[in-house]
Amino acid sequence: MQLEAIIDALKARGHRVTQQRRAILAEVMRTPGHISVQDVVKRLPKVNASTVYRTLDLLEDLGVVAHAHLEEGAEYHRAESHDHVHLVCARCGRRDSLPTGQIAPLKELIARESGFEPDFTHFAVSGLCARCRAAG
Amino acid sequence: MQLEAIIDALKARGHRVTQQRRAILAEVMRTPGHISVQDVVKRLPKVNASTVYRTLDLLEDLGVVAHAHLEEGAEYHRAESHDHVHLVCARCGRRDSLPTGQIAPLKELIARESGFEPDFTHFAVSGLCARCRAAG
DNA sequence: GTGTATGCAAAGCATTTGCACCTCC
DNA sequence: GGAGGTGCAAATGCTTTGCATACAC
Repeated sequence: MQLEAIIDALKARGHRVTQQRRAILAEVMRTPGHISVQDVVKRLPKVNASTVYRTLDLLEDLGVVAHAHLEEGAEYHRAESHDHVHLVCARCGRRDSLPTGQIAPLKELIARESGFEPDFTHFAVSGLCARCRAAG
Repeated sequence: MQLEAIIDALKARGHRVTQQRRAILAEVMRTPGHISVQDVVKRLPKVNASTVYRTLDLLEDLGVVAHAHLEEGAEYHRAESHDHVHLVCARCGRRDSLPTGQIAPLKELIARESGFEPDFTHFAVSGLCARCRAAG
């Protein structure tokens, strides 16, 4: 969804489009990866922290942004860039990502076998990166 | 590892075996699933919270317990019961588990495609449980 | 104008830390 | 007896909340 479309959606639902909401929204949308609440607070010193919390909650309710759980806690991202699995190295902390397309067949297999339809994007996946694996 | 073996391991590394450590250890070991720090604090009212934090850190360093990330935050479990994936329904919150064996093919696929060796036990896996999926 | 959103300050929690005292070895 | 562990209280940091004010519509 484009920024203007989101703003229209806000209006359509009776929400107001304030400078703070524009700023927070723009910040999340321009971030390629993930951004924590505290990151937003730091990048927008003029916006109060409680406004950041309230706005991200609102945007998540609207389906515009989503959060994922990484080792350090929750981080937000554009809802539409929700199509990759986050890999975090347990040893060195290196982060990598994997398009969900590459594991789609297995997702379906798991759904068929267990009845549970997994979404591997909401929680990160821990493990060992290639480098640490090679290092033993 | 059995309780007595763990106590020996503590002693072997020069750590002391106190009543508090015995109590905290017993609490985690007797818990079939996961237990949060706050759960331990509530179940052992005579042990100070800071001792619980310090002891769980120590036991994790020793490899006796491990923590996993669920929607609500970190939870501890016996290190040896580390062989199942935690499934959490994003809609109803229902928890289920899956032996790691059932997703071994996924682990291998990811390792092959990305070089990253995933451990699906450290973070939960979100998704839709069979019931919520049926409900649409 | 009016009702929603924001800022501010305070409260609420979980977690960490410093230090005096205790206790396990 | 002495190092290591614990309890306590305070500090820290993140998040939430209540309320008066500001401002989008």
